[in-house]
Amino acid sequence: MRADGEIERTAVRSGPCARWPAEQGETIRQIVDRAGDKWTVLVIGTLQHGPLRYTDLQHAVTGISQRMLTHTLRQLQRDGLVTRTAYPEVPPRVEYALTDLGTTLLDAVTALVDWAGTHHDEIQDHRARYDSETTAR
Amino acid sequence: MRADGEIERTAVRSGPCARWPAEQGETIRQIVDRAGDKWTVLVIGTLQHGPLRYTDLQHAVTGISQRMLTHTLRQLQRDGLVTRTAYPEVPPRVEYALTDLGTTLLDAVTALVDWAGTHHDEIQDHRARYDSETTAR
DNA sequence: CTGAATCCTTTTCGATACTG
DNA sequence: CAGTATCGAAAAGGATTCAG
Repeated sequence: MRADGEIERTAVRSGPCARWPAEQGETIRQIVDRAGDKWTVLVIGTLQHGPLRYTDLQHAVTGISQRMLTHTLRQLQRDGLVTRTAYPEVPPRVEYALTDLGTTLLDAVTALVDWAGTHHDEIQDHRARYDSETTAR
Repeated sequence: MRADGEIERTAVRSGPCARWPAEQGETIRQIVDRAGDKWTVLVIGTLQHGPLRYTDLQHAVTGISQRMLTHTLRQLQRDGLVTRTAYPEVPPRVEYALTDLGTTLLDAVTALVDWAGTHHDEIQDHRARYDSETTAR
């Protein structure tokens, strides 16, 4: 391989992985990151059953803070994954719903969750063995 | 943090998404988080072409630090997604390779990356519109 | 070469308080 | 009801140094 005493320090910021996502690299990474985000997954997972209003979402997604719910919804809205509909009523009412695009993302994410569920035991087993090998002895 | 000693545990049973993470919840979330992790995705993506040694990985995954490469590899190894093979040679040589389990995860993640690639333009469009609507002020 | 350990900066996120 | 604004704790992550 490299026997020529020359070290390529280039390391240009051509993107973390030149041979994989390649093309639109940066944006792809952002999207994948978002798809793997805890709150994103839980929010769109909750919305799959139909539109919900802000407070209902907050109650359904146990443990989420107002700050994170708002932030997550803004991101999803910006990417066109959910819609925000405000009704000009006396007690304010705002409903969030998955878009078609959001639904397709949900499918992909669900596949990942299913994978996790399928191999849950196997992974737990590996972890237990790894931990016992490194901790004990 | 809370002095009242009551910390919300993932008691999802009462929410509308009872059919989702629910059961093994905690572990599932960890696994999905890992699958969405930037470095995890890049590392297993790089390993799909075959085993690589530490330094080669570091060069292939442009921008990763030693600290993160080591950390990521340990996690993957612990979960049984990659194997670590050390050869007792004078210049130490260590090779990392995807396991069968790791390959199946790669498939799921690749699906996600493909989704991102497919809808890249659409998302960019949504973002641009959203940003212009909020910037206009 | 393959890491482990340390330091230190950046980012993330929960808690809290306030508004239309 | 549906948020926004701010603060501090905590985690993530990069750079650097040392070791087997």
